[in-house]
Amino acid sequence: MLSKIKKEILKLLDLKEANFSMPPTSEMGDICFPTFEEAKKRGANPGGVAKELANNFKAQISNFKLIDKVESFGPYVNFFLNTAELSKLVLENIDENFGNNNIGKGKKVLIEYPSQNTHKEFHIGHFRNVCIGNTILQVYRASGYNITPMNYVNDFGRHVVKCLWGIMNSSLLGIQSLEIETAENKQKILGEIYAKASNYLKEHDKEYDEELDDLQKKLESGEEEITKLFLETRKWSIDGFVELMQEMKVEHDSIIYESEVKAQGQELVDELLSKKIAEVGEGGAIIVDLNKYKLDIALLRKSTGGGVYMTSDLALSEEKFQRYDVEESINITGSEQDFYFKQLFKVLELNGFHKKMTHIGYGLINTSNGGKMSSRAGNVILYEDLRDKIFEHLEKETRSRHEDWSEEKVRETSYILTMAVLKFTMQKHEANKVVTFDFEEAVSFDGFSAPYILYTVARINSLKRKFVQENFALVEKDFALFTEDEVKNLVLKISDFPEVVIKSLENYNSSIIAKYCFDLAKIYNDFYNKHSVLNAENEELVKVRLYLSIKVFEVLTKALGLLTIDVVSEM
RNA sequence: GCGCCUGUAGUUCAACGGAUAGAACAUUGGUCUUCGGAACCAAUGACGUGGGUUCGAUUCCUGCCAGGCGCACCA
Repeated sequence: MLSKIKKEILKLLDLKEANFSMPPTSEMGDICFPTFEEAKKRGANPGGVAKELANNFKAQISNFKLIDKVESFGPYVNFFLNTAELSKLVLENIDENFGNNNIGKGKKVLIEYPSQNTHKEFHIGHFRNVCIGNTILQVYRASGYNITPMNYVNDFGRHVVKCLWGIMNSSLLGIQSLEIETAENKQKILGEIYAKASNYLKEHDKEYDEELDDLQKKLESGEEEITKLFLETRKWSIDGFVELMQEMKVEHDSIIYESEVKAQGQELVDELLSKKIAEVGEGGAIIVDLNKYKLDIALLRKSTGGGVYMTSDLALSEEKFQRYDVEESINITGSEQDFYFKQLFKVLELNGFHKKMTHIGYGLINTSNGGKMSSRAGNVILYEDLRDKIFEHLEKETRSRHEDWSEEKVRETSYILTMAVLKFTMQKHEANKVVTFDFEEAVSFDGFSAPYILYTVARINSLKRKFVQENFALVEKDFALFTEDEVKNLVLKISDFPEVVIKSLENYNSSIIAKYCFDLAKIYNDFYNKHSVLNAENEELVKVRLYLSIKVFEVLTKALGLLTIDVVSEM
């Protein structure tokens, strides 16, 4: 959108390429051109160059309606745009494809997330993973990529053994077996059992190691009784996850279980051994010495012959590209695995596997009171608990504001708001930052929050309802009526959207979108507060302001959609 | 000890190597006989520290200090 303007300006300045930016305040202009580079080329001082360029431009300004005024400010050439012309240019180009681009046209990419473990709890750290993954997925789609979401579920390993042990020894953990059988949410209770068992085993250092080893062997060899328990509980987890994923709007095209790729991984380890890439290390484990690459030692197989995470991940990496025929694989995990993935990618590379693989690590979520979440400290925040708590809070709030609403409507609205609050909270910050989660802040509806943005959308919706007119899209709009600075700010912000999407894509950063939604809503509220839409001086002005409002509505809805956040029509 | 990440306002977070370092919360004071007050406006207040590169550094390099994470049989 603005790139059109920039091109025109460059042409008039007789320059090939340059970076534009925004002046610090709108009194200084709407877009600006810094002359540092141009001055360097010419061997002149930037201030002089700016003056010269500004003067050249002024001479031609009359045949360029978009620009009202040009001024040089020190080393900058600042342009003041014409609000009416700008509005027409920007707003008339907004359709359902606004914000999309073709960067990824014809490219196939796989995105793997959240790759949780069965038999474990689903906490808000996992939820952060889902939110980031969801947004990256949407941003890739908006950029023309053919993107395949995939989930790798780890249903194999020590965590499963610990959980099964916990079920078999539930009395030690203070859990009644009846409690397990009758539990409504079986996926959740499995997580609780795992957490309790894990703690108990940690407290009784090594005391039960043999017992666990034995259990693991039985499980791996397919012993009947334990396998039955395993399959039953695995189903509990998986069914629970399926429900959660639907609720979060994750649409996995496929799920790969670790148990599916385990054997293939063991074969790869053998292959690496025979190629002398891997070797037998201390105690008989199979390792790859990566010290040459400053990546320490990677463990591929336990001395017992059992697989570890990397055993299966080697196979999974190849499987992804074979099964889905993609050219890039993106994987999202906690940043504590950053080092691990560097090792994995290096081992794959040494084995002659040169596909593009990207790992995105996101920071932990700390709690505001006790620091790091840990099941031992008992301060793990489960996704489902938080969701219910926020819902309860919002339901109460919504009901008190709309006494005439039906229970169903209250619940529906509160539910959409709940998901919006959750998703927005998780994406306020850059992914790689460790964030501190604060419940009070999450449910506070002021400022940089989802309700603030959804409220803006609901307000515009209310305007639309009151101004019923058929074929409004076809009504002639008189953009010349747009003169206010607030309108200009709003239109400029709208015009940023395509660039915001690209920036988010390039940086795998969903927080940029969240920030954009807030900024746009804030600027709209400013406009709304100063200039009445429905009570404007004349009907023409009503129409054109309403048109602007609807465009804001459309862009906000689209941007929120990238965060997989739905809007409400009333709240 | 080594590696990666992070140090910005009282707090939580922003800022392609460029102009006066932006928001939100909190605090203080205002707007409005409300097109939906879950709104708007204003004030207060910050670049961990020492060097270096540069016309110019919060941003790049580097020393130190502080915090987080990770360093082979856990995932």
